[in-house]
Amino acid sequence: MTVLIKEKRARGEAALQVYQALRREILDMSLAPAAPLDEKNIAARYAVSRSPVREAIIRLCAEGLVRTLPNKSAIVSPLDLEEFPAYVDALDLMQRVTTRLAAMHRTEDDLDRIKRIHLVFRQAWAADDVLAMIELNRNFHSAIAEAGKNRHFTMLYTRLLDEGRRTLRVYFHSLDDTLPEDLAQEHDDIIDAIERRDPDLAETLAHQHTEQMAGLLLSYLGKRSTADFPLQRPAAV
Amino acid sequence: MTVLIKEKRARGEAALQVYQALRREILDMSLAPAAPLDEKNIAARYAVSRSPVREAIIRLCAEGLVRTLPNKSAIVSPLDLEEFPAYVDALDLMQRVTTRLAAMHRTEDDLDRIKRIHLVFRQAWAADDVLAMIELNRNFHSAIAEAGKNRHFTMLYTRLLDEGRRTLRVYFHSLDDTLPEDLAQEHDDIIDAIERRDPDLAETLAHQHTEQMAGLLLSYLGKRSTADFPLQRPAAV
DNA sequence: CGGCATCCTATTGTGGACAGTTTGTATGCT
DNA sequence: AGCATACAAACTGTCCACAATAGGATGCCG
Repeated sequence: MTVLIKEKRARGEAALQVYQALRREILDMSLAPAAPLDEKNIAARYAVSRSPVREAIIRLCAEGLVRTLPNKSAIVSPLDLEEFPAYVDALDLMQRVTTRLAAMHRTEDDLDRIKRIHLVFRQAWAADDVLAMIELNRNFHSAIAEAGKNRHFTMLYTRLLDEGRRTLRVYFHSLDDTLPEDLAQEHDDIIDAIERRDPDLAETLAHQHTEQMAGLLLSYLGKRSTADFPLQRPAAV
Repeated sequence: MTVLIKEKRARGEAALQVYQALRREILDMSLAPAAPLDEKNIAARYAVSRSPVREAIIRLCAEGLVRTLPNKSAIVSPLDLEEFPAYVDALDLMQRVTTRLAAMHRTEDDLDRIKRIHLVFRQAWAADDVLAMIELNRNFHSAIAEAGKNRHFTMLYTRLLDEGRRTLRVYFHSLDDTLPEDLAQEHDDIIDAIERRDPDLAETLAHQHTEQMAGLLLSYLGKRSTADFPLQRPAAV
C-alpha cells in the first residue's frame, strides 16, 4: 500500500512526516508487533530517501516503540506481557500524580480542552467507534497531564499511554468491540474533581480508573477457552 | 581539540561512540549549555561523516539533552531554572518510588552493587573529587532504581539524574568544591533501609534526601553577592 | 548616520552510492 | 536424509554530493 503524501514537501518535513506516519501505524497495529521495518521499503512507500526514514526510526527507538538490532532490520517493539505488572504500576503512579497535579494547577483553558475531548469521546462511545475511543482516551488523559504542568510526568505518562494503546486494542477486540460504559462515567467523575480543584479526590478516582482498566485486562488475560473443556470423552448419554 | 578514537572502527560503532562522547561532554559541561552543535565540526573531531553525528544528535534530542531547531544548529539544552520546581517534584517522586521498590524487590546482588558504588563514592568524598562524586551519586541512585525492577521508573529517574548532574556541577562549584558529609551519611541510611527491606523507611529517607539536596540548591540560588552591599558611600570615619 | 534590501556564505536536510554483514539458498559430503 | 560449507542477494551503516535555508556582510536610500 503506497502512501502518497504531498506533491512538494517543505524542507525538514520529510523526517517528521515519516515519523508521525510510522508512529501512527505502529500504534494502530497496522504494523504488527515484532514486524521488521525495512528502511528501503519504507522509503519507497513514503517517496523519500532512506535518511528521513532512518531519523524516524531512531526517534521511535528512543521512544521505545521500535527496537533496533545491530546490522539487522529494526522491529516494532513486541508486546511484552511479562512486564505487565511493572507497566500497570508505572501507569497507576503517573495517572495519580498527573491527575492530582491537574486538580491543583488547571486553568479554565485546560478544563475546556479536557471537556471538549471527553465530549468527542462520548460521541465515539455512542457510535461504537472503538479505535477512536482508544485514541481519545489517550488524548483525554494526556490533556489532563498537560494541565498538571510538569513536563517530566507528562512525558513518561504519554509514553506509557501510547505503549498501552496497542494492548488496549488487543483487549477490546476480544470484547467484540464493545466497551463498558463505566469508563466514560469515571472520566466524568475525574473531570468533576479537577473542576472542583480537589486533588485528593482526583487522585483517588485516577487510581480507581487504573485499577478498573487493569482488572478488565487481567480478566481478559485469565480468560482461557479450553480450561474447562474436558479432555476425557464425556460419558455416553 | 581533536579526539582520535580508533584506527579501525567496527561497523555500527561510529554512531554509538559519537553518542556516548557527546553525551559525556554535555554532562561534564565541556559543552556548555546552549552551545551550538555543528555537525560538520563534530564529524571532523571524531573522524566520522555527518551521518553518525546526526544519529547521535537525534538520540540526545530524544533524551532531552539537546534541542534541535529547524534548519539551524542543534544546541545543548540550556539549564532552565524556571522549571526548577517541576524538576524537583519529579525527582522527588521518582526517588521515593524507586527507593521504595528497591527495598521491596532487591536481591543480594543488587545490594552488593549498591554498596560497592557507595564505597567508591566515599573514597571520592575523602579525596575531595567532586566530579567523581557527582557521577557516583548518579550511579548510586541509578543502581537503587535498577534494584526496584521497573524499567519505566528507572528510565525517567536516570534521565532526571542526568539532567541534574549539570545543575549539581554549577552548585558544587559555588561551594568551592567542598561537600557536606550529610549526603554520604544519608546514603548509608538508605542502604540500611533497603538491606532491611523496609519500604516505608526507605521511601521516607529518599524523600528527605531529595529535600536536603533541593534545599542546598535553593540556598545557593538565594545567595546573592551584592544584596547587602551598601550603594551609598559609607559615612566617613 | 541609521535602516532596509540584496547578495553571499556556511550549514542543515535530503538523495544517492558504496562497503561490510547477515540471511537464505544451493551444493557437496557424511 | 541430514549437516556443514560456500555462494549470492539484500539490507544496514557510513560516506559523499547537492539543494534549500538561515545569518551575516555589503551597499543603497532616507
